[in-house]
Amino acid sequence: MLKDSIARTRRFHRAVTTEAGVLDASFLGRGRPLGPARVLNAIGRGISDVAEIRKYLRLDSGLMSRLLRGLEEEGLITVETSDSDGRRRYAHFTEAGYAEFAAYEALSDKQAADIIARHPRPEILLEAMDIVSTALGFDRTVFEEVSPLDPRAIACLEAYYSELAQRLENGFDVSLSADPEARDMERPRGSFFIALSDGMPIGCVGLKGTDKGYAEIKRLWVSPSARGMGLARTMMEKVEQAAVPLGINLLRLDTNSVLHEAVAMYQKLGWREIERFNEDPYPDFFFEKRLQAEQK
Amino acid sequence: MLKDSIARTRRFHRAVTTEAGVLDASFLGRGRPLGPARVLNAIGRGISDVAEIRKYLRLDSGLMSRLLRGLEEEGLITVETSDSDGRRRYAHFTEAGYAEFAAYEALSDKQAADIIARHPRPEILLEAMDIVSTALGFDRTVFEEVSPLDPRAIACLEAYYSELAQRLENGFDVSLSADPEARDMERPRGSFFIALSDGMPIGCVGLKGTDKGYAEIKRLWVSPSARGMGLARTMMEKVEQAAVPLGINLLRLDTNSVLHEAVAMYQKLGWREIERFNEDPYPDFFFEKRLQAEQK
DNA sequence: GCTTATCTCTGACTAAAGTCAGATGAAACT
DNA sequence: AGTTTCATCTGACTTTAGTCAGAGATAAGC
Repeated sequence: MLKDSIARTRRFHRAVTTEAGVLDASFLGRGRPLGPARVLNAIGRGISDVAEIRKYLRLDSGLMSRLLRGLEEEGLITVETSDSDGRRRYAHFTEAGYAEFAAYEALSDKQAADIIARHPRPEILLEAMDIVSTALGFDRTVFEEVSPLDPRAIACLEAYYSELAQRLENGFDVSLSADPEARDMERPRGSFFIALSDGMPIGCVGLKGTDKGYAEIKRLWVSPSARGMGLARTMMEKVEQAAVPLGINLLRLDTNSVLHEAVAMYQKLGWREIERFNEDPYPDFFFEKRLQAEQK
Repeated sequence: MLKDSIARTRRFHRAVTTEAGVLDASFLGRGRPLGPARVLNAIGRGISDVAEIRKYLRLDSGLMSRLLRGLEEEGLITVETSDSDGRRRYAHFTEAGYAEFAAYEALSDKQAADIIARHPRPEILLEAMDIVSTALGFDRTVFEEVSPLDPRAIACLEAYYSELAQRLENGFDVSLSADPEARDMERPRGSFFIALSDGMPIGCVGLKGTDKGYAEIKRLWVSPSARGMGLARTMMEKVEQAAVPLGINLLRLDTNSVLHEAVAMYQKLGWREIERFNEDPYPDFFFEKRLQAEQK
């Protein structure tokens, strides 16, 4: 079993590094050496602080300096000294720089599109790639507190709704459920978190403030590609921690018994089953948890 | 949708190329530059013809020559001229070379094991990596005619049996079914094919000769990670083509209606439903196909 | 105000990778 | 036999990547 998993992983590595030849093509496809192409890419990704670029690309300061000079001479970037700190410098695209970066982006996009186009059933492949990306970058998962109206939050919520619609016996229609007002899930009344893996939203959870002496956990969702990695647990901890400074010391949530994994997790995390506390048609399982000031 | 699939694919690329830094570590982990390490690896993978190595690694002849000299001086390889063609040369490991290659292998294995170990549910990740590897290397899928007793054939057959056991209502027990004798699926009576993707068996199919005026297609199986790519169809064509030179012009097969995809495919490929022609307890659906000498 | 730390830049390197034009010897073709 | 083609090898390059020491300017700490 272990032997087999090593062979499979190494086969995967061979597959993606063979394919990485194609990836290199997108970096080298414009007749520029790898070094300057990488710097251009870093700037295009929004990193303009030279020290940051250097750290991101792990480049020596001397090499970095020369690469910047080269790009400047090509007329692709301008480098200027920071106002607040005369030692630091910032790189920005010129018009030509933007165009050049866009050309690299187009190459990368084309290459990605080609891979997808070759596959007779792209959805299978995309799902698998998501699982791999999320797994490989899992320690780099970032949590961000955002408004529930943030487009990335909305993407999560839509996935959540459509999944509920599939799993609940009677389907799911948001308008019939008590859709929390956005402002109930924003400071100071509540809070809303998304989990991002390399920029892609892979999970969300909301803390909905009420005037009834408790707050509710709502909209806990983890992308299928990220399941089984304990993300839901982390998000629950995150949101419980966020509740304390808001002066909340009692949490409630409702769920449906169809969602076994969720029910099992709540119990494991110290939630206590209680009586129905709302008239929402979808949930049939209700939980409560008292928060100590000293949360871990 | 298309837009999204590009973003997801590019995220995947970033994830694996970040991870490829780790991969490089296995190539560079023994204090040898990338060039010679790659050559050593190519030889270890069984490529000894110098021209082949050169093609595989896309190296200039001059550079190649120097890399070989370097490895020779290190005492890791010997290079000798071919007996049959005095221009060609072949590289082989010395004792020390084998040991050095094994050390690289150990590094790669360790790295693969680390990736798996980090994941809380490796089977999910492995399955996803298989799908990606198979998809990326699909045009390099190789078909090989082997004995059904070949270990790779047996691996396929075992997967096939365990899947039948899961999908058939009454389970599946090979001993109750008419398990074809190996020699019925070997030349000259029949034939057996496996599909290999980068060395990993991802599908099989058998042609079982009988003395009843027809041959049977048996054991058609495609790995879950390779489904949806039309591999079953290719394998059917393969085995039908193989039947003609064996003097077979009538093919039969049995299957179970639970396996909808298979049934649909047989119909699409011109198979005609017929009456039950055996007493096997598992199948409930029977097909026949007449072969023309002029198969496409 | 002095010292120390930080950031960038320059010059002088080295190592590695890759290119190119023959030279050499062997096979294949006519 | 003579010509062409082929695979490898050698020498003489260039380009790219990376390293290191120190200079110059600025910021932060005491």
